[in-house]
Amino acid sequence: MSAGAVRATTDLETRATHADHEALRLWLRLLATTNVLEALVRGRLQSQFGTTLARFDYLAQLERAGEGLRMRELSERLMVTGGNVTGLTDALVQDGMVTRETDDDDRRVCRVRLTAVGRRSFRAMASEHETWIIDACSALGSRELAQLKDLLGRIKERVHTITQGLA
Amino acid sequence: MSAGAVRATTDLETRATHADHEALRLWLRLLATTNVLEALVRGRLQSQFGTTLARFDYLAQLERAGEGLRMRELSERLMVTGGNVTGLTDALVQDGMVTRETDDDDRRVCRVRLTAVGRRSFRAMASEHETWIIDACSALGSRELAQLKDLLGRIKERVHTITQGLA
DNA sequence: CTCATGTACTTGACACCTAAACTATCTACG
DNA sequence: CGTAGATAGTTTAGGTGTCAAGTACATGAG
Repeated sequence: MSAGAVRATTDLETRATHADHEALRLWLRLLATTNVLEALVRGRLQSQFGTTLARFDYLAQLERAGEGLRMRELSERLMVTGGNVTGLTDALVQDGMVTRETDDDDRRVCRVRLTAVGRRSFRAMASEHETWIIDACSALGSRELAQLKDLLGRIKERVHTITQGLA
Repeated sequence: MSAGAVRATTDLETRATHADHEALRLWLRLLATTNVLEALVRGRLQSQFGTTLARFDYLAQLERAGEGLRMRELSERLMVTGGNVTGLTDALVQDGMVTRETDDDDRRVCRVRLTAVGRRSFRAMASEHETWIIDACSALGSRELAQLKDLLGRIKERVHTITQGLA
């Protein structure tokens, strides 16, 4: 197999000693893989669009939602805390990417919407972004992609179960 | 299969629309999986040991290295910048987990070592930590674990190639 | 020897993220 | 109505991470 490719760099994963168990090694590889891909995406978002992954993800949720979202919904979908969403929203409003308007029915609620500029620039970024991901995944065939997704899904479900205290 | 488990939560991944391509979906799942497992580990490190993942990882490298490491080596192995290592080192010295001593041969160099206390507490944490990971991975058999590791490895290598500008 | 260049680490400014405390508002029950 | 308790969002303090500039030391060419 091609798994033995020569690599000069020393990263978290390659520091594992022979004594480490397979599960631990898998976890290190999962982390390393996510980290390198995330670094690639972050770097390109920064260099090509002058933005950050957090803001890109925020805009992605908003664009999918169509008709704007409450702060609460954003924080759930982004899986981050409310305080974080407040800060990101401040920055994006400042940049003219989104608007923040108070709901008339429930004055506690803030509804955030993409501006025309925000939608346009998000779409430009998203299109590029997708090509980066497709490129990274080109190492696998479509069948393997599905397999990988399934395996990851089972770990994710397991962690979810653990977190819920159900096991 | 059991993949269809009912889930009430709405996270990044489940927001993908049918129009999204498979690669993108895979990336969202990879992120989501890493994030939930990382959150589990972080939470338990905090609640059971009052420490953080960054410090745990730092101590892990130091423990593997045996005879202490230079700051430079630590930053390479942890895959973070030097400034970050300076800060973590300050904190861990403060906590009495490590010592920082200047190298006599090259006075620019700092060698960091685990204290006896640091080694002992790291080992206690590491042992618990491994059980968490094994538990999370118990959703897969040993054959699947190897398969997952291989698939991830191929993506990681691909990203590495891209990053090097070789493709 | 001396100075240019490179390396090791630190510092400072900023982005991201969390947890917990706080403000404002809504809702439901007496 | 009036108030207790829940909910939406903001604020604050602190850990984590980046990059870029700065300091201190090493090394090698002249």
